[in-house]
Amino acid sequence: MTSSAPAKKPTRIQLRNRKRILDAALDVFAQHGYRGATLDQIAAASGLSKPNILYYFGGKEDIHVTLLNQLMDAWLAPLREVDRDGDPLQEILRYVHRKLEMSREFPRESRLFANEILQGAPRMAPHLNSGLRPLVDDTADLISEWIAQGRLAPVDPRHLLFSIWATTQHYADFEAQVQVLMQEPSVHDDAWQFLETLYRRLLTP
Amino acid sequence: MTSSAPAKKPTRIQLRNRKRILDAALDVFAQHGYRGATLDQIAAASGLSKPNILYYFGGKEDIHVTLLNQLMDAWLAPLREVDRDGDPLQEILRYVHRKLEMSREFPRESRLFANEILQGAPRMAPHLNSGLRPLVDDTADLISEWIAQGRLAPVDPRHLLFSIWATTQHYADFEAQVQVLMQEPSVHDDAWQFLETLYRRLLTP
DNA sequence: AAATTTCTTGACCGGTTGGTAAACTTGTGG
DNA sequence: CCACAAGTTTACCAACCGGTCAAGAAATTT
Repeated sequence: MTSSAPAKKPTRIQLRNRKRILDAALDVFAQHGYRGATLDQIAAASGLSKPNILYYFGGKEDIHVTLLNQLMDAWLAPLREVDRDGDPLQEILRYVHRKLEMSREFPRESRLFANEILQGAPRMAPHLNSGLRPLVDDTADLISEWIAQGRLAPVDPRHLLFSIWATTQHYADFEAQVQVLMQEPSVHDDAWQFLETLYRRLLTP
Repeated sequence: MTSSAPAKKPTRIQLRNRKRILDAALDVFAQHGYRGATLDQIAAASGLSKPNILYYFGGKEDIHVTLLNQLMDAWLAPLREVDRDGDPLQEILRYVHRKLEMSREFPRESRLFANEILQGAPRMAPHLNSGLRPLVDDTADLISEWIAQGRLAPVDPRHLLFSIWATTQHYADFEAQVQVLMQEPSVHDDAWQFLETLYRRLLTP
């Protein structure tokens, strides 16, 4: 029983404070990584005292894995929504677009994920195996079918997915670098235009 | 005078030990990030005692910035070698290839860099501004010229560079994820084939 | 309003971390 | 071989960190 909830029925205060803590922790973990984050920072950011945080969560790691669990669902959702019966090129472009939008709307989540993977996914390996892998396998099969049907240009499906993740998440994970090199406020719009061209040219049969 | 060298002439022992320390620190920083790394870990990995490490470096941060400085040069070298007088498409494909090879040969450096940028480049912002930015500006101009001459398909030069960095470094930075999804040992070969197709299709006028 | 559960906090603890002081050992030049 | 510098180590410290505890403040129930 490592998980988070006091099992019974969460009161309004519990709901509010747990949400506060997770939001503050997302800030801190995304910015400093797991080891770089401290409970004091999370306490300060959430406006609660440190012992009070430990009243709602079993410990630092418990907060972290709770965030990671929540993240995994949201992260995989766009991939689940790829429609087998839709137009292949449109479906993939839509997936790219959604991933890019998530990179803009949820940069903290993207960086939390990047931090975890960078350090070898020590607290996420099971999730990757049980959640991500089968979904990627299915999607790769689907893309292979589309290619076999001549509806997409032949490319390695897995490397295609890697490139989509890399190019879209880059704008969140490497934001510090992007901002040094691009002062324009239209970064994401330009990025979408670029990525649409990129994948349209790659995948048009 | 924050830097690293005892100014005069480094003895053989100094050279050897400083190299040992930096190599061990690269391991540790790349794996755990700046705050996650400890001097004791670096000491153990380098075979030296902790005070002895502090005899050669001013402190943890000094080791880190020394690594970052060394890294910046090596990291920018492939971009400097893009030849204005070469064939545009070949030059860019060669750049992609070199970056991908660096991702395979120097994954620690890639992850060290990724960690630093992820956390907002707190110890590297000056380097990005003074080293990276002018080089990227020049390269973006060059690519724009090539496009204006009709020798490359029209794309945003900066987003092109972002995508190259993202897709190539992804194989080092997200290796833990890649390995979950690809068991084949030919990951990098397949990646090169994919990326060559990707950028050839994108950039062929 | 009394009783009971839920929530919050200040004080504290053991372990870790970056860094220091000083003594000791090793290398080196005359 | 001696003197002096260069290199190394043992012991230590103050600050920090994750986490505990017991007691008090708020809600909630009866």
